[in-house]
Amino acid sequence: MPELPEVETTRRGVEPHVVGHRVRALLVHEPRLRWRVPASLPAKVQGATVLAAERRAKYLLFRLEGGALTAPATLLVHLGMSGNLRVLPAATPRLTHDHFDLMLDSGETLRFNDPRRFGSVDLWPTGAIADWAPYAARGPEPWGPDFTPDHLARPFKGRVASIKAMLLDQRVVAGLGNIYVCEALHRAHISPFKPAGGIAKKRLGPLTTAIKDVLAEAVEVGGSTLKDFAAADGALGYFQHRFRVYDREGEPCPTPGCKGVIAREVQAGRSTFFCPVCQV
DNA sequence: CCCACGACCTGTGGGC
DNA sequence: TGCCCACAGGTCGTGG
Repeated sequence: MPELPEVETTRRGVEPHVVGHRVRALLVHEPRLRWRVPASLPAKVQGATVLAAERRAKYLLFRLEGGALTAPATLLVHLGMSGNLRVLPAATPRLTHDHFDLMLDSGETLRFNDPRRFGSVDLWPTGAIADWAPYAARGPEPWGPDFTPDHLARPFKGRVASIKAMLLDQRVVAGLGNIYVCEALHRAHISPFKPAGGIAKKRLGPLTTAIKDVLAEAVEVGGSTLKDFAAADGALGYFQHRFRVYDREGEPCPTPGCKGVIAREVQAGRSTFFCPVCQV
């Protein structure tokens, strides 16, 4: 998936096309996703107006009101590992793995495609959104006021799990995935294998800064360089953003003055890229 | 409670 | 050229 920057890029891309528009229909072509698309969904959102397109962690939240809805509701979309959401003319021919179309009164459609089916879509009452379990369990947004060194220190305290595993835990901080954890730890010169509880407190400031910076820079260039990530308007070619360590095994470490070579190791089943010399 | 690991899916790229 | 295996951005449930 798309980690936070890709989700945010998608949000910014679709927002002007959906906000203020009415839902003409929701067409579900292939309901099998991480969780089966509820059969009741199309009838519920019919005729509703999209008030806002927001993001929380790696979820996209479309605020809906009116139409068949008896109370304001939120359409929650997760892109999983391979999902993408694009705005297209309604008549655009469908492709394999197109799961649903949110048809709008503008003549455009918001189309969800997801080959690996790890994505999801669900509807929940806006007023009770805190009760929606996956949403409630998310940690602070990395750019929000709650994301401080102290907020990392609390969950890290006494933990023997690796710093990498802790940062991938969405309850600790929302939005990081495998790529940006590797990038942030390299910037902060912290070994991904270090037990979270053993990291000196004074290093948490630089770590939070590294996390914010890495994500912000990725959003600036439009959501990194994922091979099959396409912007909401279909524009391709996000290759201007170069990762410093991710997928760079064998290359020289980009840290100024460092003579290390980027290594790859499997950690908890996922590839970790790091510099064995300057990350300690 | 904590932690590691397998499961869920399909597509693709590299090695032979 | 073609086949097969390893691996890919994320959760979530389990079993120790």
